[in-house]
Amino acid sequence: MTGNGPGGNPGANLPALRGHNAALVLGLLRAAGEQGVSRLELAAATGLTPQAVSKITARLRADGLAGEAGRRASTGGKPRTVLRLVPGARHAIGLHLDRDELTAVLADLAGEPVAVRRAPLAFEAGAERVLTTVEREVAALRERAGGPLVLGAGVACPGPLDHTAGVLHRVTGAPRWDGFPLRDALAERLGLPVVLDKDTNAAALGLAQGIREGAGTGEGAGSFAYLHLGTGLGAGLVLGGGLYRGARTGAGEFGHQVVQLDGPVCGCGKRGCVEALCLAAVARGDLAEAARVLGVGAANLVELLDIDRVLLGGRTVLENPEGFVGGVAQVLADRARTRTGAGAEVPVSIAPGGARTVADGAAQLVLAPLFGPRHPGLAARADVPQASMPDVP
Amino acid sequence: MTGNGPGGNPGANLPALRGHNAALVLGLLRAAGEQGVSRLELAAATGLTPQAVSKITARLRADGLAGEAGRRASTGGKPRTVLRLVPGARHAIGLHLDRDELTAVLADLAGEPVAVRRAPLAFEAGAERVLTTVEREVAALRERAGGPLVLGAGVACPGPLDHTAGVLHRVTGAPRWDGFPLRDALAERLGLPVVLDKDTNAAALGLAQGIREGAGTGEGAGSFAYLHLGTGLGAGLVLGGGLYRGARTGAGEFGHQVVQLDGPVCGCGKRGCVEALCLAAVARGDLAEAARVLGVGAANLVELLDIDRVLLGGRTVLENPEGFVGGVAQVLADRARTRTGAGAEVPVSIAPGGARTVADGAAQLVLAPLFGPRHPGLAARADVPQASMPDVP
DNA sequence: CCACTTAAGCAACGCTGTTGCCAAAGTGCA
DNA sequence: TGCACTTTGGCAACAGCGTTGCTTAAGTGG
Repeated sequence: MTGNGPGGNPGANLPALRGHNAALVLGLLRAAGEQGVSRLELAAATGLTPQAVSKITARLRADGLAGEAGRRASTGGKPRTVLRLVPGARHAIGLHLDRDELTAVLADLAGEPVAVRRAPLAFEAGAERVLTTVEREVAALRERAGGPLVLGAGVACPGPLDHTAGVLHRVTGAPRWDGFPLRDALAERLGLPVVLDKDTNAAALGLAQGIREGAGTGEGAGSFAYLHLGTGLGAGLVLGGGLYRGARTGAGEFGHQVVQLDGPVCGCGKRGCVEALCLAAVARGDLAEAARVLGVGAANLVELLDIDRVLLGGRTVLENPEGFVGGVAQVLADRARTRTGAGAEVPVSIAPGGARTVADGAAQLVLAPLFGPRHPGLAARADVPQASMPDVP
Repeated sequence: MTGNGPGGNPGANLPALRGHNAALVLGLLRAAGEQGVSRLELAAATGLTPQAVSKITARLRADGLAGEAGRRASTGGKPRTVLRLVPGARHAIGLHLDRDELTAVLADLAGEPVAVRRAPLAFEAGAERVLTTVEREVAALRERAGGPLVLGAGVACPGPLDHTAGVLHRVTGAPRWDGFPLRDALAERLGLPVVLDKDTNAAALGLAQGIREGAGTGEGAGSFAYLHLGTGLGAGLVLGGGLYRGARTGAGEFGHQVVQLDGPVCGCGKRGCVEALCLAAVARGDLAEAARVLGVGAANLVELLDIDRVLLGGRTVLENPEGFVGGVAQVLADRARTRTGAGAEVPVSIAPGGARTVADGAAQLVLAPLFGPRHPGLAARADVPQASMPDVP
């Protein structure tokens, strides 16, 4: 807690203003990538004065976070100076604690992994051994990478867990972790700020950054769902450009959506869950049916949340990527034809990054707050219905 | 568009800062209701200095939006002065354009309707007659209520439509409205700013305010779903305290969630939609089954989005409220038992407000931006993981 | 070579919340 | 009744934000 009321929305002062704009500019610099942006383009994108952008970028350059990199072609006057993010200025650690393996990455500001380590892990063996392994791998990572300024470590685990409190709940197959304050324990061991989240959420966060890059700066990056089909079925939701966790980090529990009333019993006790139907189809080798079931679940989600695209991942999917992408896309296309809206196709694809998707995303748990606008409220919303409200006359 | 980049997130300057804090304080004043809040309590809730709160409230008082109202009991020193919102300082108009009826309310800042009018409406008859009727009713409302400062009009219609552009799409049964720029047309006729949204969204927004009141200031009001079962089935989603619309105002399309693979054909062309199953059960008099189907859909939603509560409304529900509330609650309770999380019960209740829910909510389309942190998309923060990032060291 | 155009920075400014201090308005004990 | 103490809330000075007005830098084109 920062000190203000119980979860209350904080008021903003000058430092908050400064931080907001700095993060905004930093985010645009990141989105620009290798290509860079000029000051005037930043001014146009933020709505700030060129002079304000000059001041902000001067501070970022002084901190080593940004640098000048060549100039554009002249359009009749002084050519624009191109600014670029300096990716190596800071780093973050991403940790993926899976059931049998630990993946640890050291990522730069651009999210690119500069060092990766893998180690076997007995997750169900309990805290002490896991913490020791993590500590050793992180130390190796920091040493091998020289000694770059590390901002913190993001940790991705199988759910359920509480992101806000940093506490694990009863992970399936690893009951003894229930209630363990993993975030604080790790923060003490590593001497770094730590952020804990579900593996699917971390993956979605990492993918959000990639997609934002791909699609340009456009429109706050929109919304997508990352569906992960491995030994279970889960989802990570990015809504309106931001990861949606829900109040108790419970959002994205996609596996036990019921898509068949009174269907076969699922391990969770209910009937007709997507996960049960999907995995059963996989088990009997009927991948087409598995993809169709997954597609129906995805279509429900797309329609309910007005989502822009669907990304698939997880071991089971990766064993037959074309089959799943095709099957899910088929269902979505069928439903898009009948939709009342513009009927825009919702693209389906395999989540890039392969086996490292989650670890890369875990690093983003630390990096993401540096970029996008902290203070969601400070920025006048993107809608502004009509000529904006007349300033409380 | 405000002038900055294409949908880009705007930078913040001093006026934005001022507006943010003013809205924040105004929101807390509204939440306090009749009871009022002291300056120091506002300072604690916002994290601002008492002196800053004094300045902000002084401005609000000068604008007539807030006023002093008595004092608290002393705790050994000077007693605190209680501040209250002045509800009558401004007003907003809420319009519910239903298929056969127009409901128009004039609401004060607290959202309380101070005047209500109803008129028959032939929605499918097309724009000209509808606009004329609306203009007449609004004029009557403004005249009868004296001449209070009216901020604008919120308009709630059956979907689908585009909230951002203010344009209707192909409303079922009223094809000739497709593409009509209702917001701008009404804005010109009425000489007021106009905001357009789906009826379910307006209802959810209005209910969000009521719930926020009920639950105290707690936690940004959390999340809930409003399920509307009338001639169709739709939903309004409030996530993280803010109404979630999706990029194309398509969020909340709940009726055509598939809950029975290869179930009976629905009017939309798909099979096994909740709406079809639910309405079919209603038609054959099996209300228990209708409630159960609705409950399964609600449970999917609760689990996927980590929602705090479910509110039911709409004509069909209101004909048998206890039956639906009980049936839905039953399904949710069954599933809560098997849930891995804390298993907190998700309460189910009838949405208060009865037939005026949507019109009241429509007024909130105008009022909501004045209060509390505007929610751009979702930007779900409220986390700030650990000691907050060390300020980009 | 010079007029013109465009980019970027310096200086002064208005306005924000903050800090330091003091007046106002109570309680409680002598 | 009087005085010490506590708490609230405003006044004044201040640091720092983006903005405005203007100047300097760095190109193009005739």
